[in-house]
This record gives sequence, structure tokens and C-alpha cells, in this order.
Amino acid sequence: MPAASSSMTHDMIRIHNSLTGEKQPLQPLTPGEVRMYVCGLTVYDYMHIGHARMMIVFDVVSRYLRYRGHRVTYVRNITDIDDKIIKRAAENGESIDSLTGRFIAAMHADCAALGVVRPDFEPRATQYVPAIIAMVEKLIEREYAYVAPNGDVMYAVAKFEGYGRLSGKRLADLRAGARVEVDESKRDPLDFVLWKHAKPGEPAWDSPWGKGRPGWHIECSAMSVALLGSHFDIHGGGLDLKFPHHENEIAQTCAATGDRFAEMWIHNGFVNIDNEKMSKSLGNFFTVREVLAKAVRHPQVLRYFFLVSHYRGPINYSLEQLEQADAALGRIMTALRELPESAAATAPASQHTARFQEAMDDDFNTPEAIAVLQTLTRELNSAKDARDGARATALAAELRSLLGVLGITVTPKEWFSLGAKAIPQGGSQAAATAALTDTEIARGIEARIAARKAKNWAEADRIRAELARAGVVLEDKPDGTTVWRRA
RNA sequence: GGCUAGGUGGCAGAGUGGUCAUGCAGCGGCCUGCAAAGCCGUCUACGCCGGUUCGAUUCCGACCCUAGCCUCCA
Repeated sequence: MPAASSSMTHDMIRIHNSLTGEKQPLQPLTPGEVRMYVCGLTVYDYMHIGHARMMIVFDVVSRYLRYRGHRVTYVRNITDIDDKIIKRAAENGESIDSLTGRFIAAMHADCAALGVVRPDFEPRATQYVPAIIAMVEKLIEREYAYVAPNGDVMYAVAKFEGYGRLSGKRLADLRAGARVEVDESKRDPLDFVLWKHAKPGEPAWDSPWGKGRPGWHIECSAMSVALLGSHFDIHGGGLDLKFPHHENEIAQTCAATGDRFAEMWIHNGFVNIDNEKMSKSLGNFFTVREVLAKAVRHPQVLRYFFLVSHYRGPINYSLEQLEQADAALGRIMTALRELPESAAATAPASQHTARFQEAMDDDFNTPEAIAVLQTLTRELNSAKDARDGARATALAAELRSLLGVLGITVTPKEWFSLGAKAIPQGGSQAAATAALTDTEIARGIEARIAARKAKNWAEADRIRAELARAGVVLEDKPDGTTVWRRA
């Protein structure tokens, strides 16, 4: 039906595909169903805000695809066996199960705080060892892999024609730039490990090549194919995984299955500190829990902060920027305050919803989408000023509904009960005075209302100043009531 | 050295071949007892040099600068 194609594409979600470097319309391989695999965490430490960005980006991707009517099967793996895990467990003097169990629980807690919806499947590498072994066997059988003299099974990179396509690299360049010392067991310095033979004391599984454990790259190939098949729609992850991890995944999977693997690749940008990549060696590292505990009023300030810039670009983390995100989200919360929660289903789709969708359809342009929400907020405020209750209610319902698509679900009630910082910055003074209870605040407000009625402005202002010192800001309403919020 | 992204107003950050991003901050006004919140208005832009064009921040080329990848990493 060629006639419909132009209007169809207009209505389609376009996604920047790292594989081609271009935006392409999403055409699910199975109509109405999108299968998506995202590389998750290696669980040996707490989530940092770089992980949080990845989690939130793909959370929004899956939420939006569902909002647009697709059924989504979202798989995000957990790497629970790896050098760093073994090392950390040994350092801690704890078992690997104990270590990974703790950090998986911590990850789930952090994700829940951030409003990240659980994926449909969360496979752990250790649960897929048979599938991994089967895939390695297949690769040996097809002569893409070999058993090295040291007992490791290696992937022969040169055998795979498309190697380098995703990362835009050529084998010759890679070899020229190789800084790794030549490993005698490799036929080519670029070959990588599929199966590591066990060293004494390391966790190991039986295999045709003796006791050992999976290499990192093969895990994702085996798990994605096991759960989504050898050809699926979207594969995502952080930009740092593009090379070599994703390049290797493609080489392994395509060689083993003869299929196309993922049609589209999505990579989210880094979180930087002072315009440098966050890293442990630089010591510029923030965990999700410390940021949530110390730097933001509500976890969704962090979500707003991430979504206000495009997912593919770098983002610079700073307290100042979190404050701006706090103010911007606070503006929306203020507008939504004291409006009845009408049934979301009745939210009428206006031009705002159309513009929102247009922005999101264009490679998940959340900054543009949020601009629409801010414009909607202004209209809502205008409607409130004009005492147009019906219009205000309708706009509020639409605003809430669109916020929900981005996973911003905090309510004004929650929002205004919290201070700008969970722990006030640097001021022991502020901390000491910020502890007024709601009852004390209500009592102060009552007294002030009485003073205002008596036109005792000096007393009214004194009470207001006193509350202000405790971080409580008052707003007098036209109807004579007073509401408050924490600064 | 090879490869890949970028350089937008005080800050952050979208976008476009020729009237609007958006938020924060500033300024003026309305509202308010005064504030706060909100509304209206408003000032600071598109790295540098050429080219294409009636017209370029937007397209093309050179240059400068920044970041990332090439090594475990979301």
C-alpha cells in the first residue's frame, strides 16, 4: 500500500541506529512487538550515576514504545561472573554468591528509587552457562573459534568479515593502535576470549574444554539469543560498550547463528564530571545512593536532569545543574498543586500531546518533549489565573499523563513535603532550623492569618521571616488561605 | 597516530536555510498590605575563515578547540 506510506512514516518512531549512523523508522520484525536487549551491570559495586543514566534512558525508551502501542519484551542482563567480581569477593573475604546477591539487591533498590521499571527478563550469566557453551561449540564447529595452547577458547576476529562495522574500525587500524602486549596464546592480537580455563580456586563449570568460565562478550550473545532469538529489534547499552563489547557480540552471534542479530543499536552518552568522563581512577565518582541521599530533593530530580538533555550526547553532572532541574521540575509541581486528580483516561489529547509525540518519535527527543511540558505548564498556570477550572483540570490531566510517559510520577504532595536537599548543603545552621514539624508550621501559619486579618503586618512578617529561617516558604492565596513549601 | 562525536545567549540545553525552543538567572510591568507563586513583556546566541544562496547559526570546504573510543567500564 504505497499510498499510505507517507502518512505512515510520519507516524513512525525514528531511531538513530549506531550501526548505520542514521535515523531509521522502527519497523518491528514481529508487527506490534518490539524485542529489546540492553547490557546491564556487572554486579561487584554500587550503581553510579552513569549506570543510572543508562537505566533511565532505556526505561524511557521502553515506556514510550509501550505508550505508542507496541508490546515490548525488554531484556536487561546481569553479569554475575567476571574477573572483577572474583577479585572483589576475594578482597572482601566473601563468597561470590554473597557479593553478587548483595549488589543485585542494591541495584534493584536504586532502580526502584529512580522509578525504573523492571525489565521483562533479567537473566544472570551464571544461569546461562549451557547456552554459552553451546554457542562456543558452534563457533568452533564453524571455525570462527579455536582452542588456544593455554586452554582458553578464542574467537578468531579475522574470520568474521563484518568485524568493525559497528564501531567504524578497521582491523589494520586496530592492530596498529594496539597497546596490549602480544599474548602468545592468540593467533591475532585482536582475538578475544570466549571461554577461560579455570585457575585454581576460581569458580568453574565443566565444558568440552575442561573446567572454566565464560568470557564476558559471549554472555550477552547467548542470553539475548536465548530470550529473544537470533534476530531482534533493538540492542542497547552505554557508549563505552560499543567497542569492543558490542562489536564482539555481533561477531559471535552472527557467526554462530548465521542470522542478523540486532537490527538497531542504541547507545547512550556518558555522564561527565567537569567535562571529563567519570571514572574511579580520577576519583570523580558518584554512586546513585549518595546522590539521592545528599544532592536531590527527590530521585526524580535526577531523572529530570538526565532527560533534559538528549540521550546520545554527554551530560555534565554538577550540583548547579541539579538545582536547575529541581527548579524546573518544581515549577511543574507548583502548577499541578491543588488541582483535583482527575481520571487519567479522560485526559484529552491536545496539540501538546501531538507535539510531545512528534518530539519523542524523533529519536526520543526528551529535551524537546520536556519543552512541550513546560509550555503546557504555562498554559495551565494561565488557566488557573483566569479561574478557568475546567480548562485547568483538563490541562493538568494531560500534563500528568505525559509526565507519566517519561516516568515522572512524583506527586505535588510528595514533592512539597521535601526540602530542596535531603541534607541541606554545608549549613549546620540550616540543618538545625529545618526541623520544624508540620504541626508547628501549621500553627505559625494560623497565627499569621490572624495577624493579617487584624492588619498587624509587623507580626505577620515576623512569623513569615521566622518560618523562612526554617526553610519554609509561604504563599498567600487570593481566597485568604496560605500554603507552604520547603525551599 | 587511526576512528567518532561536538563547539548555540550569564548557566543548562533543543532546533532550524529567511517570525517562537524550553528551564534557571537578569531587567520592566501586572497581581500582592509587602512578599511568594503566577502571568505579560524584555536583553545577552549560534568557534574562526572562505564558498554555495536573494538570504546561513542551519548546506559545503579548510582551520582552531574540546570530549570520547582504539585497554576493564553504563
